[in-house]
Amino acid sequence: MAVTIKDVAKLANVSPSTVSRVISKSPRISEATKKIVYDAMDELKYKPNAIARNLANASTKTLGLIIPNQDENLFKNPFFIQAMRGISIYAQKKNYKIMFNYGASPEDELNFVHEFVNSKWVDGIILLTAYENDMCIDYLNRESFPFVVVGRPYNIHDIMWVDNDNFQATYNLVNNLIQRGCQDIAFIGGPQKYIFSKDRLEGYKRSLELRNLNLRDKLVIEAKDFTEQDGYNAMAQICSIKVPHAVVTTDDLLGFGVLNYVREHQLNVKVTGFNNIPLSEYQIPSLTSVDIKAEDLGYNAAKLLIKHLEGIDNPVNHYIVGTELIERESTK
Amino acid sequence: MAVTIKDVAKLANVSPSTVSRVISKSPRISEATKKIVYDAMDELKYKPNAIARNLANASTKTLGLIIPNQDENLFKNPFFIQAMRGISIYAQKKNYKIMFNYGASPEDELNFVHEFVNSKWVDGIILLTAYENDMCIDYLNRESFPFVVVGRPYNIHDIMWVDNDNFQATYNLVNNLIQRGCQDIAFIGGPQKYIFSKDRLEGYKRSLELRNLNLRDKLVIEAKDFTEQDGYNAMAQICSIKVPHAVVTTDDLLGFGVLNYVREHQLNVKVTGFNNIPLSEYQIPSLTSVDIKAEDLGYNAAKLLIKHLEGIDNPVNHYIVGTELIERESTK
DNA sequence: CTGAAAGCGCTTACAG
DNA sequence: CTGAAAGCGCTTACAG
Repeated sequence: MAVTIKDVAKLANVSPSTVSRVISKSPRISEATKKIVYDAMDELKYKPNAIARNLANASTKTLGLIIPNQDENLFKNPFFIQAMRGISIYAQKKNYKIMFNYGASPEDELNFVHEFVNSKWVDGIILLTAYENDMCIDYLNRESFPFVVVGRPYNIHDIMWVDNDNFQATYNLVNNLIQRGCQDIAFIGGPQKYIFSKDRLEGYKRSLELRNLNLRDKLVIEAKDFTEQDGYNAMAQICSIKVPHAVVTTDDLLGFGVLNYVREHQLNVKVTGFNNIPLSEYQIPSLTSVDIKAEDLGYNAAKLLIKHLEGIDNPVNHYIVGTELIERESTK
Repeated sequence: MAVTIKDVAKLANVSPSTVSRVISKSPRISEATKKIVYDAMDELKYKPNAIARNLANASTKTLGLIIPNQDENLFKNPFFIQAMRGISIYAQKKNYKIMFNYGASPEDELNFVHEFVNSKWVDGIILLTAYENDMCIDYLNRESFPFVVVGRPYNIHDIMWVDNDNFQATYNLVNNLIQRGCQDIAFIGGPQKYIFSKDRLEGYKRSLELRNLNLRDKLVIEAKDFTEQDGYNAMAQICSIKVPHAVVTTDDLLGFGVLNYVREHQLNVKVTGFNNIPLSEYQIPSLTSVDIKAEDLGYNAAKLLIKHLEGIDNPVNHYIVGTELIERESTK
């Protein structure tokens, strides 16, 4: 049988209450008893039972993590594991634990959220994606259960979130290309149901507008999916109208497809990706990309949530993580 | 205040004991009361408090996962996230939860194991690597705490583990190369402190021996690290003695280095990697590699451990996951 | 500064 | 088949 607070109390000749107070570092305990209790704990190799504490405290010091299951992309794009590491690092600092679940579908994800909340397993939840009309967000809001979203959600009222400034990222990127002499700059974005798709497109548009460059709708394409094939097809479509000086994509896989097209047709076009996945470095030519600092996103998501749980509420309920442009051969 | 078992009991006009028995599907409960209780639960939207159950049951139905923190490799090699997914899938089936922690160092990992065990947070632990003289394994063994290791540990006595058959993987691979006419086959392995390094080397040697092909020690190199640079250097060293027909490496990154050398020097050499990371497909030429089925490894690790926890002990305490040779251009 | 007692929300051996 | 009671290992308001 494991040693409990009672055993320690007996050995130290104090009450269990006192032992408990020593453990939780209650201030009003004399140094003398403190020492006696610590000695007894050492002697018995006493370790508090976390589960019992949880029950008495109505808190688990545990965060729940929902990982959307996106098949292949999950493996090629280290976003999730990087974010998890960031989350883990901050959580460890604050002595929080992390539980996770893969959701095979949005319905699945909702189920896990329900379970986390209902069973009282976790004190707060981290969502690693935000959908349009996100059921998890709706539910958590209704229950007033603490949570944070990685990726700016649609309705940000009273929701904690962390994200990059996607608008600024493409805005700066396009400015950069213009300064290097590009005039016709095409754009291959992702589905507009993702808010980051919209933001990235806006950044692109704004940069062109401010510089009085023509925005040609024909050179702006919304890919159905973030795949090489879609990137390739989009580039073919663009080139059928006009071969641009540069093409900005909002995902590395799209960028890979564009590179394939460029290589096959021996074109001279600058290409950029987004996310800076490890594969980018290995393309021929290596692909210039925007690093979104996934680990920082995770770290700050955990920070925002834990501070909230500890009652230290930030003046702002979100955090913006800067991106970094990684320039490689594809924009040389 | 959340609704508890008492509220349900009151509404259903039974005792809390009865409600509890309904929840845990105790067999000796009449259908009639069962229905009344279920109705009451529905009406009150009652959800069992997992923490209270844990305490009363002295079990959490939770698995602890230790993820070694291997920096860059963690992102380029999706092994861990794939294994985690496999673990998660099986665990979900059996209604187990998963907690994880990154360890920044072996010491760190040991601390997390201590914490998992002492605090009674988890019922069992999954180790995602095995070191020589592994402190975690020693400790868990001493404490007789249930655990499973992904990767065959050194002292397999009474330890549960899952792994590939690394011997067979290289054995078959080398046979394959021989049958395709390769005579001089070089080998670039990893540090011998990893048991899989030894096994892979043995498989290579055995294949050559059985076919009466000379084993030239000069063509066998132990890389210090699994990096491209080490692969490149090893290949340079090999070629200074003799340009082989093929070179077998035990890690894709080593293979990438070899490919770089081969490309630069315009050699005609077949090259193979190991692990089949996504980058392999994108090499020029694409790299033939051994897929180790990381998701299966995770799945079966969870299975072995959970079966053990549920008292269904397997006749064997380990499980071998088959590998798959993914042939690509580099061995054409 | 410290203790006795009640409580957190479940489970289960015992008794009927 | 069901209930009363004790227990899981902590915490904390109350009293001193």
